[in-house]
Parts: sequence; C-alpha cells; structure tokens
Amino acid sequence: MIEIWNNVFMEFERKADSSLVPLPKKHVDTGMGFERLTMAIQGKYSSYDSDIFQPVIQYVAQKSNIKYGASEKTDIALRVIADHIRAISFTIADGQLPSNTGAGYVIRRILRRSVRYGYSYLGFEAPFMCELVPMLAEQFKNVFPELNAQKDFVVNVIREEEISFFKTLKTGLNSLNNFFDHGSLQSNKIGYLTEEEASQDSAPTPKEIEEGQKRVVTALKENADNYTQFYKRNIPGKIAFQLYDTYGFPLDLTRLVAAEMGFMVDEKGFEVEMAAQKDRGRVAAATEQSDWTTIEDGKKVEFIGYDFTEADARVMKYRSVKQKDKELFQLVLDKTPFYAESGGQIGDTGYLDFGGEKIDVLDTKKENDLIIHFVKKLPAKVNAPVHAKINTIRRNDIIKNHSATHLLQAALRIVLGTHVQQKGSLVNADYLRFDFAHFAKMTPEEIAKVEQIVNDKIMENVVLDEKRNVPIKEAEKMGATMLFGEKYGELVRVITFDPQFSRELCGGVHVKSTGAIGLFKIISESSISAGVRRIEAVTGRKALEYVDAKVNELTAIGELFKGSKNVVQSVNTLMEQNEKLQKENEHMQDKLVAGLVKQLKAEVAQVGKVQFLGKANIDITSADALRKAGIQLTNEVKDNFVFVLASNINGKSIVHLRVAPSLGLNGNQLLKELSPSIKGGGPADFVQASTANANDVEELIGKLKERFK
RNA sequence: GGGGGAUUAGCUCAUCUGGCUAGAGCGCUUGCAUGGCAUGCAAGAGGUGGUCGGUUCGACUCCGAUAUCCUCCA
Repeated sequence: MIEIWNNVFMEFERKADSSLVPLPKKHVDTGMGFERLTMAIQGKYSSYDSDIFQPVIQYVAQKSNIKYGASEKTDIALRVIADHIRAISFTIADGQLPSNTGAGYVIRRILRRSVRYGYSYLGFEAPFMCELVPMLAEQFKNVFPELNAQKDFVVNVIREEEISFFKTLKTGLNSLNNFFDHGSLQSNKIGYLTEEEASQDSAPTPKEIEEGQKRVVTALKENADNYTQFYKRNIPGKIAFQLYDTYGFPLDLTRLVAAEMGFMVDEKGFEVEMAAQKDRGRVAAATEQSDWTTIEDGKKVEFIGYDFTEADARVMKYRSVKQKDKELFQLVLDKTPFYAESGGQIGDTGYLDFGGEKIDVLDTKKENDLIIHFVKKLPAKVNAPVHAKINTIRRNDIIKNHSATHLLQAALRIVLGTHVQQKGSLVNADYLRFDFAHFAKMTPEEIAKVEQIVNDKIMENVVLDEKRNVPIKEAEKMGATMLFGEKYGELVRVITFDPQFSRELCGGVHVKSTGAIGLFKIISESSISAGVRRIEAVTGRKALEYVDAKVNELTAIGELFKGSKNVVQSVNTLMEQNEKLQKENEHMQDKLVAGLVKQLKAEVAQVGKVQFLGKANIDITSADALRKAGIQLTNEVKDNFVFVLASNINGKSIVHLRVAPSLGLNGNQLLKELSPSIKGGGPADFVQASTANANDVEELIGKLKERFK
C-alpha cells in the first residue's frame, strides 16, 4: 500500500476556552508533497527510491562500504542521512545557522540525529555529512541556486557542527566510563541508589545520594564482584538522562555502550526524568492567552513611525497574557508611531495617554500584520481616544545604531570583499551587533580601516534617501543589498546612504543624515560559528562614553607611572620584575626551609620508642613553608617519628603534627584527645591545625612526651 | 524563557567523602645514543586551579554571585 495523499479538512479554530469557531476560509491540506509526487511519477514504491535521494544514498553507502538494502538498520540510517542533509543544507543556505535556541536548534538537532545514525550504524567517526553538500548543490542548482552559491560556506558550517558533536560524544563516553569506574558521573551529583530507592517516584535527597556514594566506595574497596551485583547491572534512568540532558549523549548510544559492558539501561527511569524535564519547561513557558476583545474591526493597522513620534489613535483590540506570576496586556492601535521589533531593530517603548491616564508601553512586537503594544495594565477607558508617544531619546539612540549598521556593512564589503553576507543583526539603544560571513579573524588593521570608513561617512553627513513602495524588481535593478532567504513582499522599502556606498532593503527607522550618528566605535570582533564573525559597536553618546572611559583608564595608569614616556614599556618592565622577584622569593624560602630542616633534624630526640621533636616557636614566615619543612623532615627521618612543629603566623599558632604510619596511631584522634582547644585535622599521619593560644601547643608537646615515655 | 554541566600547564584531560610539595599524555628546552632523520633514554622549564565573595583551623575541591562555553526542554 502506498499513501500518496492524506487529506485534512480545516474547518474550525479552537479558542482558549476550547470552543470551536468556524474559519473564515476553510481549506484542504492534501499532504501530497514534492517527494510523494516524484515517487508516483517515477513509478517507485518509496520516495527514497526516486532520483531525489538515490544519489546521496549511493554515495554514503559506498563511503561506508555498506550496500543499500543490506539490512533494515543500515537502510534506515542511509535514508535518515539522505533526508536530513537536504533539510540542513537548504536551511543553512537560507541564512539560518545551527544554534542552541529557536530555529537554529532544530537544525542542530536534525544534524545530530543523522550524525548519530552514521556513527552507530555506518561506522563513521569523523565528519561525513559535510561531504554531501557539493553533490546536493549540483543536483538542485537550477531550482535552488542559493545552495550552489554558498556551497563552501555551508560545507564549513556543517563540518564544524559535526566536529563539535563528535566532541560531545567523546565527553559523554568519558562520563559513562566514569560511571563504570566510580558509580557516578563526573559531576558527582548522582551517586548510586539501591533498586528500591531508584524506583521511588520522588527524587532522592542529597543525603540518600551521599549514602549511595559511600556504599559504592566501600563495595569497590571490599570486593569487585559485590560492586557489579550492587548495581544490579543496571544503569539508573537518572544517570542515562543526565548523560543525555547535560552532555547531549543520546540514549541509544548509552544503551549500546552499556550492552558492551553487560549493563542494561533503566528506560522507565529515563522516561520519568524526561517527563519531569518537559514539565519544567512547560511550567516556565506556560503562557495563557485570552482571546482578543475586539472594539473596532476591519481597519488595517497603520505604522506612522517613519514620519512621526506621536499620534492620536484608538484601540482596535486587546487581550491579556499570563506567564508565571506576571500578567501583561497587549493592545493593538489603528495607527501607531511605535516600531515593532523586526529586522534586528528592537521595539519601541513609550506611553499611551487615555485622557490623562498614562500607561507605559514596555515593548512593541509584531504578530502577523498586527503591531502589538505590551502594557502592564489596562486603561480604565479602553474605548477612549488615545495619544500614543514613543520614548524619543531611546528611539534616537536606536536609529543611530541602525543606520551605523548599514554603514558598517558597506564598509566591511569594501575592506573584506563582497562575500560579506549578513548572517544576523541586533540593534538596540545600547549597542549594535552585526554577524556576517567571513572566513578569518579580522586583523586590527582591517578593523581600524572599517571604523575609519564609517566615521568618514558620518563626517560627510550623507543625507538619508528613503524610498517606500518600490517594486522588488526595480530595487534589484538599483543594486540594493538583499538577504538570502529573507522573504520580501512585492513592494519594498529602500534605504540609501550615498548610492555609491550603501543601499539596502530595510523596514527599520533611520537617522535623517549620517552626521547624527556622531561617532562610531567597534568594541569587539569575535567568532560565533564556523565562517561567521560578529562585530559589536557603539555610536553617539555610548561611543563617547566608551572612549572617555578608555582615556580615563589610560590617564589613571599614566598617573601611576609619573614621568614615564612609554607606559606600556613601564608596565612590561614591572611585570617582568615582579615575576623575577617571586621566583627569587621562592628560592630563598626553599633555602630557608632546607636550613631549617637540617637544624630541626639535629634536635630530634629519642623519647621512649619514638623519634620525637616538639617545637612551638619556629621562626618561619608562612604556613606553606612550615608544611614543606614538615614534609621534608619526615622524608629525612623516615620512620618511627612524631613531630609537632608550630609557628606564630599572623597572630595564630599554626600547628603541623606528623605521626609515622608504622606506629599505627591516628594523629588526628591524638590531637582531639590531648588538646581539644587546638582546631584542625587531616589524615592519620598528616595533621594541620591552628590555635589562637600559643600555650596550647606547649601543652600538647608536654602531653605527647608524657605519652611516649 | 527554564533546567543540567564545564572552566586546572601551550593543547587534551586527571585529582571521588575539604588536609598528602596539584599530576599524566602530547608539545617545548637541554643532554646522551645513531652518520643524519624518524625514534629511544634521561633531566628540566611551564600553574594567581575563569573572576569576585562566603563557609572552615584549612578550599582546586563545599556554597553564592558573575563571565564565557557546552547541552537538554519550550
């Protein structure tokens, strides 16, 4: 049986109160996609047999030396890889990068899923997915040219992701081995529990965990057989889950490795942990949205923020949104000067004035075609005319950063080349962030050059040329910079600062002329993933503050080196001197200790059966040196010794007590027994302690002498 | 947005109930062996244990904050 389509009839919308409301436009989803269609046309029984997937499948099969059709397991692996590489490559070419949030996380997950199949069933232990990109690019170059155009970039990104995943696999394996050795993961947070304890619903208490760890240690010491028995040859679900959750180590791999060691995985326990994790996420992300209350309908929302900073308007609809203990309200106005977050530019803040009642707007976001104002409370008269006004100081800071971002991109293309593609951008009131495709770290000279070009353009005071409702074809002809994968409408807005310099499609708000930006300063240049660099920069007031802070810092350092012509040189010299002095000091101390040990050794006297030395006031400068002296002394005397070395350091008597292990005495207990007022402890033969009262030490020495006589 | 981790030598990592001169491999320096190299043997240098606080007689180790990175859930 072959399923070619699967019809779904869309009829209702489910409201928050679970009632059903008929949709304005009912439709049918046939589920007959590209792959099913191809399969049908080419007369195959599976879409994987069609020529969409076969080339990739054959390539991977050959590389892994496993024939397609050899076994169900390897076939699945091959199909997963063929399917996923397509999704991954296309999405990356579309401008979405793997990351740990949102859409980027989805890419990372499918990539890892396919790598895992390759690793477990086809024996790949090094990146292989990235090798498939070129043939894919060739295969689809006529229908999806973006992939071919950015082939090298996509290969790089995938390769880096693969490498990093193989790395997490390795750390996961280490942790798992740690479990086999010690009964806990590296983090040491989860010790071993008895079957009974592990099967309980409630999480183990810290005390239970500690107890469990103790049991493992004892079992290990006493008898290795006990140890495995103790585990019931079972990896607790909690451990398996922690591997998965913390180290990204997939369950089926845990299962495989465990089987090799003769262990089973407690899968039920794993499920329980997984459910708990999901619950936590749900609770945290739970937003309860009420349905919209509509006051006025049918009108289109009008954004007037390009030309105005305030407006008289009316509320069209509103609703409440609950998240955790916070409740917010969302308002939609018929026209508004508030810019909704998009294209990297952050949303506006400001206030809405309902006939004297001022309500703060905390943020503005877009949902479909609606511009949504976030407020803490609803106005008393929500039907009343409203005066909307944005925070203009903040808005001015934002638009400086936005326009500067355009100048920056143009400058980067001049300095680095036209391969510089925007990969992400953030513009808020404090700074701007621009991610772009580039293969290497920028040199300080390149950064300086970029900064200089942007500042030159600012000083030129180039006037903004803004064209709205330009047909997309025409914009293309004008040579405007567009983003791969970005969806543009038929009519676009073109922002130009000097036609020879910067022309971009953009929906954001900009300065009237570049002079308003004031000053542009790059704060950092870093890498965010393979082949993608990030520049962070500031403008206007923030740039001045930044420069001021730097200058003040330099001045302050200069003050410390009064008269020095070259401060950097002075600091260097100082550091070198410091290092030298430290070394010298260490050597001196070692010599001092050596001399001291010689002297102490001469004073060791026979008391009863032991070689005894008790000194309360050794002339030494640090507790560390005292400890070293003690260690060296024991190395010299070797056996049958009891030493008490003490010295007054910083008003405290530091006591160092050493008892030869061959005497079979516990120094720790000895100290507690004889001089409880001296606080400290340690292993039986190596006790460190201190007391505020020097007499305690004399007393201890006396008592010890008595004891061994 | 919410969990869980990591941060120790140039690199990869140890240090399992807080005390034991903080270790190993690779790399580096020097010496020896070989005609030379790969290599082998030996000696040595290299650490504010991310940063800032707290608990303790004592913290790389425990607790809290902060930064960066990894990972899972949404």
